[in-house]
Amino acid sequence: MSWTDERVETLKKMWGEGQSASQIAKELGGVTRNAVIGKVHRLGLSNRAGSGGATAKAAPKEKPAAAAKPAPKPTPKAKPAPVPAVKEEPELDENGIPISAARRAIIPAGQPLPPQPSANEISPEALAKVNEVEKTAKKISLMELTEKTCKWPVGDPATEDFWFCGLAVKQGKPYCEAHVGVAFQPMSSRRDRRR
DNA sequence: CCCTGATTCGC
DNA sequence: GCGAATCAGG
Repeated sequence: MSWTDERVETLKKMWGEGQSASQIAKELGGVTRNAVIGKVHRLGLSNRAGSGGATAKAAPKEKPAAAAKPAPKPTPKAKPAPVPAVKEEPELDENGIPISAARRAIIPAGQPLPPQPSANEISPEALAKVNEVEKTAKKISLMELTEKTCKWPVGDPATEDFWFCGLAVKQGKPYCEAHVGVAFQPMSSRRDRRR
């Protein structure tokens, strides 16, 4: 399979939508996630939303002792201020493609908020886990929610004693592992390996 | 162990 | 340019 115009287009679209490389690869077919990532890099669209602190860390390790590479590792860090102010950069693509970096507004202001586990019939095990998690939760605010933070609300939104879990989400889920467990019970354990 | 993206390097 | 292998992190 080669990177036809169409396939590249799909790649760009999905990547822009925040789809994972593996998902894109699966969609396109005939390529692996590595191929997708490689292409993404070659296209020059590495980072998605320039929000501070996604998964964009690189630690160049010199494993092969072939040639010495004086390649400097500029680690761009723009966070000297203790004030966690979110910067909104327009950020246009050099190719003229306006990156609609408004992916961060994932909060579907509506209903998708999960019900609080009150006296439901959830695995006592899962409940215990959630209880545990809520003690170690990051307790982030609404504005701090990202695609990668658990969006499980805790407490009463009408009071100050309200926050979101904020831990790292499981996979494509909106919640962390623990909360995923209590969020949706009924789910045929999908087991599909595609590789 | 599952996943994610990042980088390297032979092709 | 391509992507498997590898690496690094959650």
